[in-house]
Parts: sequence; C-alpha cells; structure tokens
Amino acid sequence: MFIHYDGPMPQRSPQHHEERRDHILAAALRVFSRDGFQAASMADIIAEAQVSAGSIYRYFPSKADLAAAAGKSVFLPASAPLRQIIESGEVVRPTEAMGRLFAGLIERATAGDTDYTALTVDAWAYAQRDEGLRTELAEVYNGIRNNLHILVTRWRDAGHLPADADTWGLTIALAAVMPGLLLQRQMLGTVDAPAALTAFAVHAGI
Amino acid sequence: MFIHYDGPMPQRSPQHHEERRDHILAAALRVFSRDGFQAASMADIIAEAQVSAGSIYRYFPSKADLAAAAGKSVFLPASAPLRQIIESGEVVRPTEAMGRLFAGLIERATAGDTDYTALTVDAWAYAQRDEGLRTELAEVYNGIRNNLHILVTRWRDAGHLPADADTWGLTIALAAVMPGLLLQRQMLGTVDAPAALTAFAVHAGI
Amino acid sequence: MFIHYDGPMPQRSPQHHEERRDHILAAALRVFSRDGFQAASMADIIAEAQVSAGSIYRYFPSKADLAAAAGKSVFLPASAPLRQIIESGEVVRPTEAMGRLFAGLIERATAGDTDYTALTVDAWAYAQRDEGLRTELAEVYNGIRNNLHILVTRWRDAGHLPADADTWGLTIALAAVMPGLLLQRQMLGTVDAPAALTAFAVHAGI
Amino acid sequence: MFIHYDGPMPQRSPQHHEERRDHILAAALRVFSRDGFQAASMADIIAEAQVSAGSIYRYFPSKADLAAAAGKSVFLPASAPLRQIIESGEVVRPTEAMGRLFAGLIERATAGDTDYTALTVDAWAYAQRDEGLRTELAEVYNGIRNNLHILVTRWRDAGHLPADADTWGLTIALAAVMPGLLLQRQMLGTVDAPAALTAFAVHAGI
DNA sequence: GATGAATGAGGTTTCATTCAT
DNA sequence: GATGAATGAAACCTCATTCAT
Repeated sequence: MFIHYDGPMPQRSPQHHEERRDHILAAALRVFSRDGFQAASMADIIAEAQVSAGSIYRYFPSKADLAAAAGKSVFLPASAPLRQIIESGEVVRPTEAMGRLFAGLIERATAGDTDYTALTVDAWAYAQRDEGLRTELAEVYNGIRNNLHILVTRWRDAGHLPADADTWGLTIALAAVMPGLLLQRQMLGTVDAPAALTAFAVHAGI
Repeated sequence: MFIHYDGPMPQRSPQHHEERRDHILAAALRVFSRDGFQAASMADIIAEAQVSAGSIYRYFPSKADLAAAAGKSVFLPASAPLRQIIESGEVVRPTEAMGRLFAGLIERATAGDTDYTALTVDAWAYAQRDEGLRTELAEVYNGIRNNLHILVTRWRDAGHLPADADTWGLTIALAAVMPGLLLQRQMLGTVDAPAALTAFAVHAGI
Repeated sequence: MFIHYDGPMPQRSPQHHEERRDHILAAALRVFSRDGFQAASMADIIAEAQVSAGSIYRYFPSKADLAAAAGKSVFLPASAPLRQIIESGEVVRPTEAMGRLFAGLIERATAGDTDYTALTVDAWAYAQRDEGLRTELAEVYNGIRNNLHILVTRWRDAGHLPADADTWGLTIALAAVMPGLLLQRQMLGTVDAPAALTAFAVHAGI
Repeated sequence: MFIHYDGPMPQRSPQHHEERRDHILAAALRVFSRDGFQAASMADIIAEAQVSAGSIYRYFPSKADLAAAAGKSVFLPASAPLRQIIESGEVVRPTEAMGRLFAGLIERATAGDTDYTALTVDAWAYAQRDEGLRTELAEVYNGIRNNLHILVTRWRDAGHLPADADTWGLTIALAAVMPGLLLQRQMLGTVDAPAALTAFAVHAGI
C-alpha cells in the first residue's frame, strides 16, 4: 500500500492525516454527487477512495459525519466570487456580480468528476433533517446575503439607485433568485440566468 | 352450450380501490415528509397506513412507484392559485399573485400532518435521479411560468409597464424567486417573501 | 364468466366440477412444465387458468395437492403403449416396444404447450419428498416393468432367447435404460435411443 | 515521495477463504439434500453453517450461485472410479466397472449426512432451467461415456467381444442404465443393479 | 495505524391462502 | 358457488459498522 506524500518526512504527521482525510472526502463527493447521499453506500466510497473499510472510520466516525463534511465542503466555497469583488473595491452592478457567482457555480459543477450542483440540491434535502448541516448552510447563505447587500449599497452610493431605495428588499429578492436558477438547471437542463438577471437590471435598476 | 354464473357477484367498486390508494398515499406523504424519501421504510408507511405488507403492493408495485406518486402529488396542486386568478380575469400585480401562491404553499405545508414544503425539497433531490419525477416537475414549473407570463403581459397591457418591457425576462426572474423563498423557510426558518416581493414591485414595477 | 359445457344440463353437475378441475389442472401442467414445480406460483396458474384465486382452492386444497395431481397425470399415461402391444397379442422384439414407448413420450412432450418430459424430471425430484407421488410413481414403473417382462417372456417363448435366459434381469436392464434416455434428451438435447436399443438388440438378443 | 506502511499486516490466507467456502458449501449440501434446492432457505443454510447472514454472501453472491456450486460438487466426483480403472491399465468387464461406479455413488450417498443421491435427482430438475448447471452436467456425463467407451474397446481388444462389435452402441446402452438404477433406488428403495448388470454381462457379453 | 472478513438488524418484496361480499 | 382484495409470515439480500490480526 503506497500513499503519495510530498511534504517533509515525519512518520505520522497531522498533515498526513489531513491529506488522507481530504482524499477520502474527495472520493465521497464524487460518489455522493453520482448516486445521492443515501443511495451511496460506504462500500462505494471505500472502493472509490481505495481505502480499507476500517480506515475510513478513523477519519469519519460515521456515514452521517461523512455526509455532513461533504455538505459543508459543497457550500463553503460558494461565496468566494462575491468576497473577491468586495475586497477589490470594484463598483459592480449587483446583477453582474450574481451572474459571476452563478457562472462560477456552474463551472465548478462541470469541471471535474464531482457534480457540485447535484450535490447542492441533495444537501438541501439532507440539511432539512441535519441541524449541523442546516446551520452551516444558513451561515453561508447569510454570508452571501450580507456581501450582496454591501454591493447593493455601494451601487446605490455610486448614484445608480435612489437614496431611499430598499437595499435589503432588493438584496433579498436578488439572492432568492439563485436557488431557482440552480434548480432550473438541474431539472430542465436549461439556464435562464442571463435573461432573469438582465430583466432585473433593466427594470429594477440593479 | 354455455352456462352463465349469476349467483351473488361480489361488488368491488372502482371507487373503493381509489379510496384505498389515496389512503395509502396520504400515509406515505406523512412518513416521507417526516423522514425523507429514502430514510422512510416501507414498514413505516405500512404502519402509518395501518395496512398489511402485501396489500400496499397491490396499489404501488414498488417503493419507487410510491415515491413517484408522492412526488407527483406534491407538485401538482402547486400552480392552482395562478390558474384561478387567470380564469377570474382579474388584473393583479404579478408579485401579488406570487405572494398568494407562496402563501398557499406555506398554508398547505403547515395545515395537516404532512409537511409539503419539506417534501418539495426532498422531491427536488429525488428528481435528480428519477427521470419520471423530473419530467413531472418540469411540466408543473413550466405551467407556472406560462401562467405567470400571462399575468405579466396582462399587467403590461393594463398600462403598468412600458409597452416594450421584457415580459419573459421579468417572468423568469419572478418565477426563480419561489424556490429560493421556499428554501429559505426550510433552512433559516424565516420568510422574507413580503420584503422580496415588495422590492420587486417597487423597483421593477411588477 | 362463461364456461364451456356440452353434456346434459343439470345446474351444478359433478361433471361440471370435473371439467373445471381438468381445466385448472391442464393450466397448471403448462405452468409447471414451463417454470418448474416450485418456481411456479399459484398466481401464475390462476392467470393461466383464468380462474379466481378463491375458486382454485375449491378444486385443489393446496399447491401441494395441485403438484401431486400434476405429477400423477404425468406418469399415468406413460405405460399405455406397452399395454396396447400386450393386448394386441403381437410378438414384438422388446427393444422395439421400448423404442415405441420412448417415441410416444417424446411425441407427447413436444405436441402441445406442456412439456411432459421436463415435468417428468421435475416430478422425480418432487417425489423424493412427497410420499404420495412416490407411491404413484412406483406403481406406474412397476406396471411398466411387469408389462415389459411379459413381452420379454413372450419373446423367449417365441424362440428368440434361450429357454434359461434371465428374463427378469433383461427386463430390469432394459427398463432402466428409459430414464437415462429421457434425461439425456433434457440435458444434452440429443437422443441416442436408437443406438442404445439397437446395441441391446444385437448383442443381448432382445 | 512514497511512504510504505510496514506495521502489522493482517494475515489473510487464501487458504482460510477456501476453507470457509468449503464449510459453507458442505452445510448447503446437507440442507439441499434434506429439503431440496428450492425449499431450502438461505436461513436454513446459514443456521446449518453457523455463519452470519452477511457472511455467506461474501462467498456465494446469491442463492443461485450456491445452488450451482452445490450441483457442480455433486456431479464432479461421480466419474472418479472409471478414471481410476483406466489409469490402472486393468482390463475389467465394463459391467463390473459400472457396478463399482454405482456402488461408489451409493456409498457416498449414505456415508455422511448429505444424501448425494437425492441431490443428484434434484440437480437434474434444477439443471433443466439453469444453463450453467446443465453444461456442467453434460460435461461430466460425456466424460463418463468417453471413459466407459475406452473400457468397452479395451474389453473388445482383449478378445471378449467380436471385432466388429458396436462399441459405441454398447457404451450408450450401458451408460443409460445408471440414471435408471439411481432413480429406482430413490423411488422404490430397492436396487436391482446386480441383476441388471449381470443380465447385461451374460447376454450382451460386456 | 491499517486491514477486510464478519456481523446481524433491517430493507423490500413475494406468495400461498382466507373470507367478506 | 365464485370472487379477488387482504393478509402476514417468510423469502432473499444489503450495508453501516466492528475488531482480531
């Protein structure tokens, strides 16, 4: 049994542990996205990760933990594009920012052999009965909303919206559009993101 | 030479069959909404329906069929409020119509012992790997969009929108908001529907 | 529900009962020969016979009874050809008689939609654990042996065998050949009956 | 950079696997011979083997596989006595060889707690609807016939049969006798093997 | 730390039979 | 007599998890 490792050479470093964990989680994500959280069996994941049954339980104490970790890793990176824009100080039309966020999601979804879009929808269902994952998800979505609100405010302050515009209302409406677009992609195969966002931009002014 | 048997023929009304089927399906919906499609076991449903194990299979040949029927019955009634408005000829602000639709969903969700909102999110996940249910869902959502477009057009024709307004873009944007609001309710417990729809109404004019 | 009946016209004659029973048994034979005694389900037989579930139990109290009746009806007609020869007084070479018997079996096997050869092998297995069927089978095979012995004796008396020939030994040897030939047909698809019987005839003189 | 794990590696001998498999198969043979292939339940076999339900499926993926393996192990050793005689170079009267073969079958049948004779008849029935087992059986029976033909030829060459004797015909006739004798034992309880084979020997000269 | 064979509760489904109509 | 919906025990098989090596 050989394991690839390219850091320094401690016999059993925490780094080694984390690498192994990531390796297993990546395999789990592939299997989960292919078969769904519940249909995926530990045996499938074990085979995909090329790890022994006993070993996997050293890194994830149960299938539920593995699923939770998978859900977490699905949501976490979602808000990166917005943070990036905020940190750059760029003044961007909020719909444009959301367009980039959505494009990023889709790109990540189709890049490798893990379908993150499918996983996201699965995670929604799973989170309904898993408080930990639900909290995780809530935080991520609140983060997105807060970031989006910053952009909306900035857009108003740049003079593109009236001074008394309902920035929170606009933020909420815009943020609420994302799951719908994502779901549309999964169910219908088509994506109307540009049309929806353009209409937003033209009529609501954001 | 033929003999016709005309002794007492057992009366088996087709109505009875449908009643029994509905009874089982209702029980399944309760269990599915409580535990999720896959975590729910046939034994749970059998217990909830107070039916024998063998009996349930006369009405639904497999658990998958039961799940499909459950999914179907979740989606089907969703679009009723819009159809009602259209048929009444009423000229309603589209955001107002969507507000009613959402309110209807929430009301139905919390009325009995079947949480239809949870079931809807589960069905999204399930549909990703079940073509039949996916088709069903696609039809229902297309129906909603088409109905909504009728209302948007009517709203424009009533002079509330410029003649060259992008009715389809507005429709898509507005329709895409629903899953997000529904999801928000399930994940965060809060509902920003009024805020979101009001913002829409004020800024986009619909 | 129409039942064909062409005797006189009593409302519920014993004859009607027997006809119905035969109809069911014939259906059972078709299903049993197609799927095997145990793999065949009562539902299959019910469907094949176009009879109601309740009705079939009026004629055969259990599946075992139906199987026993089926086995019985498989063995019974087997010995007819030998009896016919004996009654005709014809002096026939015993191997020739066995050839006719075997030909009769094969012909019956392939005539209709009931494969009696397959049923026979199934019945052997079934009879191992069903005393009634085993007794039935024993009687039929003893009958065949006794009849065959008559033919062998007659053949010796006609001067074709030495006066001190072991007629019982020859009978037993010849009778024992039948199951082997039948089995060969079922397993290998080929039939060496002529070769085997000719060799018998040439070398053993019968 | 690769790290080789060289801690204690669990010893899993392939021998252990085969032993366990044989243990399970032996238990299955006992149960199958007692109750028949289909009436025997996996639960029965599991109990007889004193193995867990899950474990048995590691060695035999399905009941059908277990039945096939059982059938195989029933037929395979059947032809050993003939091969032994051939290899010893001994010139034996073919009927004598068949007598030994039959005696061997009966002895094996009654030695332990597995009735191989019953299993053989069950396997015939089973093989009618299982191509794999049918092929297996065909090969074994062809092997027996070929070996028997060698003995018949050898017997002729030793001057005990005329030079132009139909060796194949005699072989086929003699081989066809075995199933009949076996069946007779199972159905009637008696065995006429000596009588039948002696008659063969005296009259047909083999 | 790592392995994978073993576990056994629990999953879905079938099927011979009964009985109210 | 006839019907077929209902029954429920029992069938085969899976799978998350453990533990001796």
